[in-house]
Amino acid sequence: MSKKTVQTIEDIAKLANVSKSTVSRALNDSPLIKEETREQIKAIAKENNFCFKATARSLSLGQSHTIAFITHSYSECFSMEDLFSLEIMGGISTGLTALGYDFLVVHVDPHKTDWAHEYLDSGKVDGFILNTSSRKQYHIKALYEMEAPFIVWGVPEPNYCYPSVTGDNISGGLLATEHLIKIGRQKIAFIGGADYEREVQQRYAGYEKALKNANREVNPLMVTYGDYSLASGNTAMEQLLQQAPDLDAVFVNSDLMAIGAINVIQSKGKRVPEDIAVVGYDDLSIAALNNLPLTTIRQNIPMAGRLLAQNLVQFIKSGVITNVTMPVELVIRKSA
Amino acid sequence: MSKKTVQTIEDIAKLANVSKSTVSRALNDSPLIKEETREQIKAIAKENNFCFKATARSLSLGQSHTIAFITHSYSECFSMEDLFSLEIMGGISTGLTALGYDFLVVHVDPHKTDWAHEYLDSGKVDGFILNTSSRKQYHIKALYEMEAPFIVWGVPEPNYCYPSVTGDNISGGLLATEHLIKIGRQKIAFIGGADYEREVQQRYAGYEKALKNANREVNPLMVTYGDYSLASGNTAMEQLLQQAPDLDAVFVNSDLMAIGAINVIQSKGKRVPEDIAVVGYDDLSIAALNNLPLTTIRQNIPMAGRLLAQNLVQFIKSGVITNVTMPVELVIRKSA
DNA sequence: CTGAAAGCGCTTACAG
DNA sequence: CTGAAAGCGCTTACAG
Repeated sequence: MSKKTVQTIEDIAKLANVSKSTVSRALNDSPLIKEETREQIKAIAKENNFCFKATARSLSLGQSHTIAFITHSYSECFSMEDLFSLEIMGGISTGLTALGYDFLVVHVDPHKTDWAHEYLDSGKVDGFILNTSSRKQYHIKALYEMEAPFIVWGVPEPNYCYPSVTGDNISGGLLATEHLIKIGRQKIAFIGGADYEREVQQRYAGYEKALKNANREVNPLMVTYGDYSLASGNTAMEQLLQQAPDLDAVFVNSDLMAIGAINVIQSKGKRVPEDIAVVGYDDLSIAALNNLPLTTIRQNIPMAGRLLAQNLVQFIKSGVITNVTMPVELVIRKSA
Repeated sequence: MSKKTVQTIEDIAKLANVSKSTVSRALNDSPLIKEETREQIKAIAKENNFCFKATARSLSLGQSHTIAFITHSYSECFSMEDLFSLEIMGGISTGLTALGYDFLVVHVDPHKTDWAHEYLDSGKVDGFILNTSSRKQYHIKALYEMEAPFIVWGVPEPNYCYPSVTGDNISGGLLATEHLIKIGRQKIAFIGGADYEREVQQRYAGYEKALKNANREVNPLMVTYGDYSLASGNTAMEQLLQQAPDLDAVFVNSDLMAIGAINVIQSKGKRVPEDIAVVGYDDLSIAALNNLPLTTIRQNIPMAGRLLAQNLVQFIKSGVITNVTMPVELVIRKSA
């Protein structure tokens, strides 16, 4: 804390020759205060670089104006596997700042939920943003039961009602697969995220639909699942190559898995896209920067972040529950 | 906030038939309280899932127990270019959590410093962690003048005294260059971060020393600078290839620039490492996962993050200023 | 060892 | 339109 002499509302009350009630009201733009006095008080505050004590304000108002972003890293530490989280954090931070909220990042043990009580009951935060996580359903249920304000990135669970933001996964699956069909591929495989995730089921539905539309059938040997990580892309691709050595395309549910898949394909002496075309998902920054730039389904991640911020704050303030589905788009680069 | 009936210290005071002073002391492990009463009170607190209101506590104690991580993204949003920030955030978060501090991420306009007053005077945070940034010197000076508690990742400015954590950049430059010499390279180029950065000057000093030790001279045409970003690695490598077409190795000051450099080299039809060997810096997660796994200088980023957290908190609590230089190590993979 | 009371710096219902 | 006062939930010097 700097050694300024005017630190509190009371200090500036003295300077302005009014009560601190009046200062509080003026600085908070209360319509009760006469325009003139308000301007005068604001001028004094500005001149002295005055700044409310957030902590006193929070105590009095019963809200912290801060939101927690709940995350647990894939490995022990943050790494490239968390690039999606990083990118969405950028959007969330932007959105929150614009609304006057602060952005707390909370690393949790995914198998617990006591962090929710801790952060909410202590008044440290007003709500939570749930990101992609293998334990998302578990977290959602816990937060829902305790009536904690939260919003989630992902398709909402049926029979629950809470705010959410998600991409249009069906269209994503459709666009990716249609593109592969359009460029003449005959044997199109699918590498999903975890098969119990609704997002993944929807992308699969899009994949299936595109094939149906082209009068084709899904070959179960060409369908496999990972967990979005690069390593799981390796594994899945190896499995696929074993089960269906003649495949000539694969639609992969994340850019990271796509990069893993490409590495495996190339290590087997096959070429991308000539022998096997690969379409990723997300359009993380790495997709364009990759050695072989990825054709992928773009999710507008910065906007997703901003919407998560805005809609959670709206929910906290007004109780309005918003579920948004964002459009996705096909970005054609080199891998397909 | 859940609808529990016991929310405050006063609630549990009633249950325990003591005053709230006693409850406060017991829960804070004051030696004043009799063991027996303390245990009893703690039991009741636990049973009722009690949790201090952080906001009241902060107001009373005059400290927030939260630290701000100051960041500004390279582009408008977070992207792969911020991978270093992401990885160090993991360590910081871990360190802070262990100390009972919260982790606020603050995106700032790098050309301003008013965020410092805002966050400090409002009591939102107790201190700042300054990450790599093109405006770091400017930020440091501003924080230093206002006597704000902060710690920085990087070599401390001369004539200032504040806590810091940095890697051993001289050894880094030395190890990288010695390795390139050892594998028989004759014309070893250098791609630095910004040339006004002390880190970069030290890495250059290591580079120069290794060459001197081998009885070689630095060729100024083989030295160029970027800003750590992938794109700047492209540019720098192109320049180098123009100025010194016969170079057979390059020591690059970041993994991201190294990846850019490799892309350029390969696009010119040359091979890595056969024609040109490339050593990166940092050992970000992408170094190992890259299509062509990077030989690089590892900085222990998770530990750096933890030390930043610990030493800043120590400084806040006790005024002790710690400057640590962390060892680096050469990691040999495929690119050199 | 324990309690009553003042204080941290705001907000806001209640008077005027 | 403005002020005095109570209250938000803690901590801690002061008494006992």
